[in-house]
Amino acid sequence: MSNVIQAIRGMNDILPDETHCWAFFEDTVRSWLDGYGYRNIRMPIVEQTDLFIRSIGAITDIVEKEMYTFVDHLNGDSLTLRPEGTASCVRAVLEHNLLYAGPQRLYYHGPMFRHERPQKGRYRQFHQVGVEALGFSDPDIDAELIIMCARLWRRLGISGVRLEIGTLGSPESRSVYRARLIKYFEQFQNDLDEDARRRLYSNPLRILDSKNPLMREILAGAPRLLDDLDEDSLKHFEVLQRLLHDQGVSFEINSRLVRGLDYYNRTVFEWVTDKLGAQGTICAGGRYDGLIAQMGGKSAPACGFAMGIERILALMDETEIARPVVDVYVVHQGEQATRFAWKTVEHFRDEGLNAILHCGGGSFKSQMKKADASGARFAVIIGDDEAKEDEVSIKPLREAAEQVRVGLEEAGVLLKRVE
RNA sequence: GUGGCUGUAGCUCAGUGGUAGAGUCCCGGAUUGUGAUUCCGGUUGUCGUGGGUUCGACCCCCAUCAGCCACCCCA
Repeated sequence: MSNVIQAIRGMNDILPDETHCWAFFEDTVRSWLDGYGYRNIRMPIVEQTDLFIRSIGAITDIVEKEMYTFVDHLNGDSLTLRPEGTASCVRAVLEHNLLYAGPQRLYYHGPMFRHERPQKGRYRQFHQVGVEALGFSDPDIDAELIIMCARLWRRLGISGVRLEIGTLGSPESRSVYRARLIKYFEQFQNDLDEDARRRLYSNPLRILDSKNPLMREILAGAPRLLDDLDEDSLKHFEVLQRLLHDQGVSFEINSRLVRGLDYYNRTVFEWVTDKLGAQGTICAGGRYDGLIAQMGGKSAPACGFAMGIERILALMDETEIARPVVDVYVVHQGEQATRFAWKTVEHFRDEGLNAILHCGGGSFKSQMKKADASGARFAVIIGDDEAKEDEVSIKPLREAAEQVRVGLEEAGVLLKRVE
């Protein structure tokens, strides 16, 4: 083993025994998004580093210490493996003037990269499905995005996730609030813990998220953004709540919900579970009305979210997901038999059956073991006896039934799945 | 990035300062054309990697890599 090269830390192989779960998830997600009229967009995995600095924010953890940034030595450009998808998506939309045709409902999926210390549910290469609605200003689209998630959880068979929503207000009310918050915390300079002091002027809203029990009293008395929201943001938030309520989607208001990326305003939300330890957020997003203009486009509102595929699959661990069916495993022995076996197995595939031809020789006994291990419904046995008569023997492997010997055409019919 | 726990056959795990086991899996056999059960036999390994202490270490010490947990942060 010492000589074997290992995968990069925090970057995982997804092995054949688990890929069927990914395929089920991807198929389910695609049809779910089709059902809401969202269209797929695919962006490169690498972008100019500035794209992320400008969109996510220079003082965020992601930009400060988690990006895979490197110099393209062929031309000196600073490039970065994308740590999230929204920035790339907005870039693509602006670059190709997609909003010229009106608002866009878009989605993408694929790997994202963040240089964090790996843990279960948190990897350096992880996968997200991102959904973005660009050009929509009203809370109805916020509600649509949230409500559609609830449907996805049902389709995936996930239970025990709860919804938290909050609002950050407008950039103006947020900065007023920010100032108020700093002023409040400044009174307790000496009681603040190290983290809080560090964040007091850089990101005071984050202090509200502190899990330090010693801070609890100070936090309890802190001013709430909800209390001095601007009127439009308040109304936006109220309409969202009414729409969620109308559709029977229950939620909790979390006034301390703070997203880690700078571009959010107004609505923010998280779907969380307590089954995954510290990595409890499976899906999160919000509104980012200022980002498009900030990226150099004509000002347009937008709202979106991303879900972490690894975390969602971890939640589905107990769910039985069907593996691809192998209908037939063809065993054969003898020169004539082998030639007939090739003809047989290709015929089965013409008939739409999934068929494995035994390769590598060996006794019938060992071939039958492989047939069983393959999970095939039937073994088709071909010896020179059968080949001489253009016939095959069919042995059911998953139920107690007699082995039968029939002609090739009839075999194709017998082996068809009844679904 | 900080702190803690862990690292022995493909997998799940025992083990002792004197150069390693079990179950499972895999391979072969039990009237040489038939799986999954049963029985018999067989291979499993630089005991994560690199140093050090020791007459000698898988077991002690250090470093390093990887995984897990918490923090930080986030999907």
